[in-house]
Amino acid sequence: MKNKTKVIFHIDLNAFYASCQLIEDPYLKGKAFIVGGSAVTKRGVVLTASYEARKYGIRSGMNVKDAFDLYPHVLVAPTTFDLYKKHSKRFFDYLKTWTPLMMKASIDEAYLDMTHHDNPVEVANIIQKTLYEDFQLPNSIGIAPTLFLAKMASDIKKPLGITILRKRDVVDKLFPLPIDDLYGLGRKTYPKLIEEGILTIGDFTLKKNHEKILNYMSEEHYQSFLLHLYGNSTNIIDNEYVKPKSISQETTLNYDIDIEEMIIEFMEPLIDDIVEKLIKHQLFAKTIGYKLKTNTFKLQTKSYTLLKPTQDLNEIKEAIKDLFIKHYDHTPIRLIGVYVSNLDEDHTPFNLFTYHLFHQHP
DNA sequence: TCTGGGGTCCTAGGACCC
DNA sequence: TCTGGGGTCCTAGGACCC
Repeated sequence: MKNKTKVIFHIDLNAFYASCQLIEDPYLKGKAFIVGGSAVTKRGVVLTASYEARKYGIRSGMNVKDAFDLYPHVLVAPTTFDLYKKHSKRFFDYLKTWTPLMMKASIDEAYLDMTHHDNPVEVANIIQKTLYEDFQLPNSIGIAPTLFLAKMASDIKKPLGITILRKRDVVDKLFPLPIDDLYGLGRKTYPKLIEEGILTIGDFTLKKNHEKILNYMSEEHYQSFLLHLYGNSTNIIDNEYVKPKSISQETTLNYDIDIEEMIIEFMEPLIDDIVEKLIKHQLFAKTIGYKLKTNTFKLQTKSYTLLKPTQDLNEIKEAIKDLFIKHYDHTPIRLIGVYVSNLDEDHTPFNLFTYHLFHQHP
């Protein structure tokens, strides 16, 4: 029996933070503005740029100062994460009215399994129009047989595009794209491939380039890219709630510090937030750790695995403090982060006592 | 180009067990 | 007593994503 080809949507909200700020403040309509950083100090990075700002070459990830150099009149909207979370929730709630087979990919992206709808293209049009007109959230939609291809498809026409990508379209529609458009290939690897003359996704698949590519990634990694590209990757969407695998909080300081007690003080509220989230998700952490970014941008991570998972604030604070005091060498620090991983729903320790409770012999 | 915050996944080496 | 292979867990770090 042949498996029915799946119909997967990838829905991406365009310039999402900017869209949210526009809803709050209609004055920004039609203006070149950015979200992120500060207009006063011109420090920090651009999180999102409005489409008008993009016309001047302003892009997310750019320094705020560079954005001002490109267009001195650019406006700076505040960063209000609670607002983005609110609109994100409305977005996901709306998508769930179409199918329970919805998966969050990030704050502003989702995958939907629409295999069982009679006319997916018509549905895509309705979803796009509703999100744009009723929710004021411009978006682009990719429709394909797998998650990977749907993701690649939604990127082809932005904003407000709908792109259908069948397996048989891959060579025509994906192969001519520049190599850095390949999802999963980042800023460390693609410049090396370009140096080798591998300029497009099509070049990446050529047999004659295989050996060269293996200098920059493993054979398994390469094969998994090919599997994805030819539409042969798996595509399972079970439900919308995905348990986090790790929780972290970090903060960049206003100035570098090298005083042990001060660093510990900065860690405290971060740990408070993490424990709050653990409780919200009903999770218990087995591994705890911290991350430091030094004044020279070097990262240091230390972690410790507890004997049994915990949700207890004081236990986590003590463990992180001990770990930190044991390792810290008084290098000046610009960023402090704390994280928990190895998360577990069940905190019952496995020991001989519980073992005997459940395995009693006559 | 003076550079945020939240995640996921992968790898490599060492400890430890059978 | 020495050797070794396979499996799992832990730690540190790195690539990548939005």
